[in-house]
Amino acid sequence: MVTKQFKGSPEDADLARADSLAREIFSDVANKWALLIIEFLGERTLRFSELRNEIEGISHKMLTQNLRMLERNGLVERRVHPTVPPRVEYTLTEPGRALRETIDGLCAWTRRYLGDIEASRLRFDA
Amino acid sequence: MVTKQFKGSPEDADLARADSLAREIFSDVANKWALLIIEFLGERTLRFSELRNEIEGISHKMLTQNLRMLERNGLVERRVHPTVPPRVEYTLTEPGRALRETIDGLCAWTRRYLGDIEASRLRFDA
DNA sequence: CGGTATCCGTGTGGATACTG
DNA sequence: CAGTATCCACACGGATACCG
Repeated sequence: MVTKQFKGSPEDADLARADSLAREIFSDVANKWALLIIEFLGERTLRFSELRNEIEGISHKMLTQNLRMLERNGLVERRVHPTVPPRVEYTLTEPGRALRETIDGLCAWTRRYLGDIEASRLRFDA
Repeated sequence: MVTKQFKGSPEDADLARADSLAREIFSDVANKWALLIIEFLGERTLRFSELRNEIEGISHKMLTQNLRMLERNGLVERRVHPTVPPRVEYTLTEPGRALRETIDGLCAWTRRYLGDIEASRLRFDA
């Protein structure tokens, strides 16, 4: 487990550090918008406005904010073309593409169990 | 893609419904606490208080709230033993265990790219 | 012990407006 | 077009208290 806890023993200090970092990354990545951005980018390169249009319901603010975060973590690459009007393109990096594969798994899971989940909800709500 | 958008054409109505449901499930599941609960449950059966102790930093409220949500979606099973004091145990269902496998992928990804991400952050913050 | 309800601060995210 | 800043509502989540 990434998120295992390490008690105070000195030799585990760096492991504890790695763990808290892992938690941080986990929190960054395990959020709706970040996952959707990565999923939509896929193998393509998209402009800011294209992402904005494709990801239904995302606000200007959330898009920039999450893109910045993903860039900081090295999951997307941001390329600025110095033209007027400006043109900014986003592409997944290698780590980003690797992450995308696990997200694909999540999407496949959702499709696979869609019916079961809907049924379970109806049962529960009664 | 789960989250593909369907324009108004009538024959796509049910696909659009399935898609909006998929989004909903995606939002439920793509959140820090839900993912951590599922990961910690693993193959084990745990009591409420055990989960509370193992998942560092989760509040009583968040735990119940997320467990209720996961139960509603049929991802965990809740068993109540009518004793005093009460004993409530949680176990992953089959869909829950399937989901856990994709989350394992996410954890593995985090471990794999921990160093790269840390390096990227340092570069970015300068 | 586990669950629910209430209170309440704050962080998140939308809308808007302005810059390069 | 893309990004930043400001304002502000409201939903989220923590603390606390009480019930079965």
